[in-house]
Amino acid sequence: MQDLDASESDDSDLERLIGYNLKRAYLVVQSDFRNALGEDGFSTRVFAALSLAVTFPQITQTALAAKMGIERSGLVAIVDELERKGLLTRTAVPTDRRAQALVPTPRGHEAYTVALQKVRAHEEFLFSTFTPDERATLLSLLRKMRNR
Amino acid sequence: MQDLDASESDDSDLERLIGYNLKRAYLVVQSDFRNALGEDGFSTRVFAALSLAVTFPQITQTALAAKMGIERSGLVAIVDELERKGLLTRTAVPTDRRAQALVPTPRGHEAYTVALQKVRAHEEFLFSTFTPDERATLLSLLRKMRNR
DNA sequence: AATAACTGTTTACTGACATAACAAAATAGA
DNA sequence: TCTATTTTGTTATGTCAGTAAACAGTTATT
Repeated sequence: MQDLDASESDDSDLERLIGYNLKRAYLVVQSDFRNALGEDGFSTRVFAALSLAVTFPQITQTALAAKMGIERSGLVAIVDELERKGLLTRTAVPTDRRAQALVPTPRGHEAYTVALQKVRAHEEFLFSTFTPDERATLLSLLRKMRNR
Repeated sequence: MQDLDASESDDSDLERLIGYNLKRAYLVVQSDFRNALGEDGFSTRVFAALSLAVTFPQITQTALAAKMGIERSGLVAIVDELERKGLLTRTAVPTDRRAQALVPTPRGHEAYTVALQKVRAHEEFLFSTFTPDERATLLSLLRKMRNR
């Protein structure tokens, strides 16, 4: 029961477009990510936010949104979820009463460590047929794309 | 006014994950695609459907959905749009009265040709800093990912 | 002092899907 | 053949990830 796709090696215009293949590849990763993190796990964007909050403690919401490449308004629900789960807190910034600094709680650090292991295992699984060289090449080409 | 991203070369956990970079790269492509096809242009999925309908004339909706990797129900709106624009027709299949064969109209062929040129120009622009080798490598690595 | 800009937030919207249920039609099994 | 199962296209409903516009409170500019 292979060949779910029926598109294995069809050589259409579409299959020759990088953009289309990128989208399809992204959907594979996205789906496996959810699968790997399980029922009560993080979505990719919540994981990303937690990761950056841990890496850049006291980061402000505006700065975090910029790093993630989303609008500030979109970040609100993400931070709400992390705060509701007790993984970080919005804390006042002494020098700017408008801003909220995001500070991971101890539980947030723990949860992040666990999640990161799962994510790494998921990528390890997903790229198990890739050589280290292939992985590095893919990573650098994707990075290159991101700089417009 | 560069450095919109503020994440140029920050070496966080996140930036080392292929999945995250894939997502960000995908968003860049998606955004430029819309931009390139203009106001009244196709979305990526409608373009994909038209492309496959042109490449595989008389393809059935179920087969097309399978090729695109989406559910049949999701294809309905896409085909509706293409039919409304007069670019293809749902035509009866003599051998199976349940099925609808998708047949591009002459206008559909023209519109596809035009759109394909735009899409190719968009990819050419997007990957203008990539060598032919890099493009081929990226394409084949993405293809490899798609096979689980 | 007045104006402009910025922060986090809410609300409303969009796009791109999935799931479940359905009628009509086709196929398989007894 | 008759029945049961499967398949096709469709609708209705929901979800998820995001944007855009407007807002109050705060800070910066001039």
